[in-house]
Amino acid sequence: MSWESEFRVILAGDLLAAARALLGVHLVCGSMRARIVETEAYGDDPGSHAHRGVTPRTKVMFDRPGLAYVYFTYGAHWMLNVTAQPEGNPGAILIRAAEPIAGLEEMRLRRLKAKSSVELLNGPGKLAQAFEIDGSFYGVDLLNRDSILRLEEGSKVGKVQNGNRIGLARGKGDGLPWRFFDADSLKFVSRSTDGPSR
DNA sequence: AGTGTGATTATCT
DNA sequence: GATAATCACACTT
Repeated sequence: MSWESEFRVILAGDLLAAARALLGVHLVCGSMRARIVETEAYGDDPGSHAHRGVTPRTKVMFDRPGLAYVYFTYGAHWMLNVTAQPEGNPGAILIRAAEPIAGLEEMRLRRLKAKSSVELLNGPGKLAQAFEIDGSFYGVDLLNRDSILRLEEGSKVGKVQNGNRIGLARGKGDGLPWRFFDADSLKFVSRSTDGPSR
């Protein structure tokens, strides 16, 4: 059984376990490769786009696990999520930050504001910009080796920390500790009000 | 090192 | 018409 098939089973299982399992996994596109170090889980809770049911934007959240859920927000930023939960149940894991491994030159082409390699991918909007991810990636199967953007087996994560999800309005899903990050890669994790002090 | 704010548009009410 | 799973920059301490 391939790693891809096994990972899709993990994504179909417990939502928070899926968010933890994505830590350490590699995100690959062309010559670019990065190791995921921060994720957030969204299911059917008040902070999730799926909370109000199926819409044209959220329909992929109800599709099978392992697909790309990409959306645009704040009039400026694209966000990359990996769908989770079995088909029919809503779920997505937001990829918030990653450690660049290869193709840093290509990432820098679009991340001109990054003053160091740390700033290439340490935030969901930055990561999408570096990988040139936009709406055209909506629904791409990230567990298909022929896809332009895909997930590949990565390295184990030693210690996983968690905290509250970031950027949600009060009473709209804040307070749920559904954010996970690699405690040994804090320097590549996005800045936050809730996260590690630096 | 911390706080505050403008940018800018797809999506839904 | 309001809101947003953010970022970058200005300004204060």
